Amino acid sequence: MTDLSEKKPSRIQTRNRRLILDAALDVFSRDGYGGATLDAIASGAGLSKPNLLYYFDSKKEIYVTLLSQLLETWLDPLVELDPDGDPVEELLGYVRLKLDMALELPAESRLFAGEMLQGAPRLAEYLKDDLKPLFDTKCKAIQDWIDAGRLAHVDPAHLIFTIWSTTQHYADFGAQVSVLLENSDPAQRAHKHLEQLFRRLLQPVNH
Amino acid sequence: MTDLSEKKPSRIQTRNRRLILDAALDVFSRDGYGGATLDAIASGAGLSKPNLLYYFDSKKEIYVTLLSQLLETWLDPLVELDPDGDPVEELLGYVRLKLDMALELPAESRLFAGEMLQGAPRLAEYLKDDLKPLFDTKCKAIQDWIDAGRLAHVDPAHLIFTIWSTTQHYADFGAQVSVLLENSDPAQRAHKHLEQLFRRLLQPVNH
DNA sequence: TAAAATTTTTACCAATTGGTAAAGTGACGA
DNA sequence: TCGTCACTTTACCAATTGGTAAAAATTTTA
Repeated sequence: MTDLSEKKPSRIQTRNRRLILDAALDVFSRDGYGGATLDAIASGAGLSKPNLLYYFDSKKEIYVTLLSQLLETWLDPLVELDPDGDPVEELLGYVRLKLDMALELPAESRLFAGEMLQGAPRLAEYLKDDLKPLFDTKCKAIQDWIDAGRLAHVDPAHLIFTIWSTTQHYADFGAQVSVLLENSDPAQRAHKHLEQLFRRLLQPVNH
Repeated sequence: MTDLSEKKPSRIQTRNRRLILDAALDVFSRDGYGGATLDAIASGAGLSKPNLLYYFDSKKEIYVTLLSQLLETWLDPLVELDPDGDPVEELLGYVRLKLDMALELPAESRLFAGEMLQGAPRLAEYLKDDLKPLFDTKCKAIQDWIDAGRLAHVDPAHLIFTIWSTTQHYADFGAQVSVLLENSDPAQRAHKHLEQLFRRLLQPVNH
C-alpha cells in the first residue's frame, strides 16, 4: 500500500491524476457536483472506477482538489491590479484578462459558477479568509484613485462585481450567447464592447 | 384513473401541483437537475414520493414545467422595451426591472443559470424559436436609436448581454456577494451603481 | 347514501450510485 | 530469480435513485 498524499509522485501518478482532473473538470462543469458520476469521470479519463479511486479517496476529494487548484489562477488577475499604475488602464487590463480567462477556460468558469449557484458550501471559508481581504484591499485602492480624482466616482465593490459578471457571462451563458450571436466573432466584439463600456464608466470627468 | 393533463384541475390538484413546483424550484435551483432528488422535492412539498408522481409523470416533467413557466415571466421585461419611448429611459427601465427580478426571484434566476451552465439541453429550441427572434428585434430597435443619434454607439447584442449579466449576478452569485458586502444594503447600491453605469454608457455624446 | 372517481399509502423493484476487498499484473533492484 | 512495491482489475456491496402496482382511503357525484 502506498500513501499517495506523501512524497514525490511517480510519473504514472502525475499523469493519471492529471487525466482524472481533466476529465473531472469536464464532467463536474457540465453536470454539476450532484449530477456528476465517478463512472463518467473514470470513463473520460480512460480508467476503471476502482483505479480512479486509487488516486483519489472520494468524489468529493476530486471536486475539492479541482476547485482549490482553480482558485489559485482565478484570483491572480485581481492580485495583479497595481495601485501605482494608471487607474483606467489598470482596470481595463483587468477586464481584458478576465475576459480572456472566461473565453479560454470556460469549463473552469462554469465549475466556479456552479459552486456559487449552490450557495458555495465548499467555498465558504475561502470566500471569507482569502477573497474578502483581497477584495477589501482592492476596493480601497480603487477608492483612493477616485479620491485622487484619477477615476470617475464609482462604487468600487459593485464595479468589481460588474467586471466579474460581464466577463464570466461569455463562459457561463456561452450556450445562450452562441445561439444569439450566430456568426459575428463573439470574442473580438466582446473585447471591444467591454473596453468601451468600462472606459466610459471609469474616465474621470474633466472640470 | 384520471388524466391530469386534461380538463380543469380540481382544487386539490391545483394546490398540490403548486406545492410540488414550489418545492421543486427550491431543490432544483440549489442542487441542479442532476443533484436534485424526488425524495427531497416530495419531502419539501409535504407529500410522499408516489403521491408526487401521481401529479407529475417524471422528474424531468417537473423540471421542464418549472422551466417553461419561468420563461414566460423571464422574457416579459424585454418584450416591454418600447421602440417609441425615450431610448435611455427605456433601457434604464429595463435594467431596473431585471435587477428587481433578480433580487426578488433569486431561485428562478439560479434555475435558469443552472440550465445554461449545462449547455441548455432542454432550452435549445426555446432559445432558437422564441428568444432569438425577440433578441434580434430588440437589437434592431436599439440600432435604430443609435442611427437616429438618440443613443451612444454601442453594440446592441453585447449591451443586452451586459444588462443580463450585471443584474443576474446579484442572484446567481448571491453567496459571494453577501460575503463580500457584509453590511451595506446591496439592493440599493446595486440599483444606483447600475443606473450610473448604463447612463454613462448610453447617453449620446453631444456634438 | 351508494357508487364512482379521485387521491393517498403501502409495498415494492431494477438500475445506478459511491465505494471496498482482494487478487492479479508488472517493473525494478538485490 | 526472487521479493517488493506500485499499479490495475475483478468481483462485489449497501444505499439511493427514479419509478410502478395495487390496495386503501377519501372525496365527489348521481
